[in-house]
Amino acid sequence: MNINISDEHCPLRRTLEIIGGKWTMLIIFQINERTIRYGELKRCIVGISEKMLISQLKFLCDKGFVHKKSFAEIPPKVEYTLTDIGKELLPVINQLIQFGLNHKF
Amino acid sequence: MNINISDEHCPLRRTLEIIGGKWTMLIIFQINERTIRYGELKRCIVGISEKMLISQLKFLCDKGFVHKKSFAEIPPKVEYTLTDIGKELLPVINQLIQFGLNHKF
DNA sequence: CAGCATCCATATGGATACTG
DNA sequence: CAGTATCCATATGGATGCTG
Repeated sequence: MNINISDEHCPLRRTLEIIGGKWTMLIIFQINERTIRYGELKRCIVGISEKMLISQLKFLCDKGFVHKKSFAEIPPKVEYTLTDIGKELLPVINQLIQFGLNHKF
Repeated sequence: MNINISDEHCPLRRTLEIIGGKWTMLIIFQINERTIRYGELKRCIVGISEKMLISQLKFLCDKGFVHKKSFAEIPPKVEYTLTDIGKELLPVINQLIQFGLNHKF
């Protein structure tokens, strides 16, 4: 593979910008194939602050990896799902997990 | 795959700590299968500062992904190579590149 | 040549209180 | 319930100068 690392917009750097974040991959992996509400998501990802969860979700929505559906109800209800592109990240994440399982670093 | 995201030391979080950095994967990919000197490495990875390159190399050596060989010469000469574990990251990186190539996000 | 030390700007991210 | 807003601590990272 002949990739020019110098280029700030090379595919590797662009992908790393997505997966590099501390939380994005955890969020994607947690949503996975299901539909999940904001509150449950927050409970699942122990350690994340509200600010981070919201901002990362917004980031992922903007990038087209996550789809957000709001219901006009009181109390509010918001559901998150992965888009088709988002789902394509799942095998990548699984490879990362596999690597982590194989090595004690 | 049944991974507990809550655990700070789950395989996914651990792997993300490695690849999450802005530079680590670029360095690994740049070293690749060859032996490369510090200076050339620095020239290859446009945009990285000396401080970052040194600290990230140290990090990767500590983690066992990179091997460093210093020569007792004047002027100094230091060669970096990937360890076997480090080389196992190459397919992961290639998948990241592939993902970047496939999607315009 | 390789790499350390220092200073400093900015980014990241946590805690808390508040709102529709 | 699902966010926003604000304040603040720390981490990240760049520039520069120096050294064996």
